[in-house]
Amino acid sequence: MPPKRNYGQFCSLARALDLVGERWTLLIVRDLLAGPRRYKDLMDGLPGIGANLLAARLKHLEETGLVKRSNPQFANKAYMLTDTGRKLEPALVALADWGQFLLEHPQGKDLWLAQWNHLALKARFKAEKAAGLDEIYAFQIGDYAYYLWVTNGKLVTGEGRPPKFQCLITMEPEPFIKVFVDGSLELEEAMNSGLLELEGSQEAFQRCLGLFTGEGG
Amino acid sequence: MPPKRNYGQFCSLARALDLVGERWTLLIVRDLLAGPRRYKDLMDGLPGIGANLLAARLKHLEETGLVKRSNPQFANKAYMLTDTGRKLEPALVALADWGQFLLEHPQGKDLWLAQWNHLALKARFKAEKAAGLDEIYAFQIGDYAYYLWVTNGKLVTGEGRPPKFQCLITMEPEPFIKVFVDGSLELEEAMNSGLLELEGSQEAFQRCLGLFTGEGG
DNA sequence: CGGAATCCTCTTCGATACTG
DNA sequence: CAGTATCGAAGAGGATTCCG
Repeated sequence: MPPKRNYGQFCSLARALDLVGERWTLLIVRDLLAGPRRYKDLMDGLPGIGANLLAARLKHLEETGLVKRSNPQFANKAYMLTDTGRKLEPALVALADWGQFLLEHPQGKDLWLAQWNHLALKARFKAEKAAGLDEIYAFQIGDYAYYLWVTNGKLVTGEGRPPKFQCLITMEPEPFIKVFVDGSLELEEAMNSGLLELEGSQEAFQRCLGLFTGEGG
Repeated sequence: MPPKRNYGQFCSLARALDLVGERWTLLIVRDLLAGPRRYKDLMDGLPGIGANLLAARLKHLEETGLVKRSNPQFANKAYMLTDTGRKLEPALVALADWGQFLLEHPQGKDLWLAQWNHLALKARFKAEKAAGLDEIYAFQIGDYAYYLWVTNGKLVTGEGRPPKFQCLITMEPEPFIKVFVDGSLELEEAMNSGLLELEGSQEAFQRCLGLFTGEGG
């Protein structure tokens, strides 16, 4: 094994990039921030990575203590972040926040996964609008379920269906993208045509929308 | 010119990394956050980059609107960040903050430049301790002068000697590293032995130190 | 079938040499 | 000083194969 390439600078940014600055690495962390993932799950969300590279990255992340394998007692073995790895979230949110202006409207043929909303929504979350709120908003986008829990002016997100919620939004990915991502479909229209199914409190849904810049999600 | 490699994902983090995720790019941005820099300055602060790569990165950053060349009317032509580029600062600070645990004490033979303090100090700044303060702390580390301006609970940094200041710390890089970076020399001892020269208010200097985690800088 | 190791080709990097 | 040119070395990407 060749001596890993590094910047040789006594600077915490350079050190951080020595660890997670290689191609794909931060995207792997992004996907693991949404929850534990198996090798195959990661492959599916990272088209083009190549099996060897993903394996190498995971091994490196494991060796450096950012990723661990879930306890075999649980269902399928999977990769998940350690506490150290999870602490990267603010940095990823900051980068995602910066990168929002690069999301041009015509989506082209890029991949889009509902699980990326965890990061995208944290980047767009307006904490000052959440004061005093304590609500849970559930989403079902295609077969991917997640929820937003707003409490203490903070946004916590999770996967799956929460035990209780103020409202539940059910949509297929295509209309979701059109309404909340590229804005090519009006929210009103989606609701009228049944592409957006809302269960629970209409007012909670409106409050949810208000927590993010333009629209919500 | 081959079509630039990109992740092909509709995700603002992936888009951000398409732009600034390549090797060296964020370190170039870091150095430009401290102030305008000429080609040579950047080369000196990025040992190992190779002239062609630096040229390629700068060209790319210029094309994508993160970097511009300073107006020729000023002294030497230099590279500097655009507004878009400067907005990367919070993301770099967040990454640098995360990376602090990687700064082991024995510094080895890594490069260290005083200008990296701009980022390092922003990463370590404790905003809650700055409430009500409005002070300027000047530093002269070797031949590099910079200052910290704490106002409105925020930390603003700049290069050069500020027109006024509450205190001025003068040190050579080696003792500075020992005292403030790797902790191998006690602050008291440095002051007593004249390695740290303090001009102005001793109390202001103590307040300055209090604004950062362990020690100050 | 999920999780990799292997092979091979292509691109990028890094170091040095060279030019305006 | 500010880059361009060149070339060997390292890394990335894709397919295939192996292992459990």
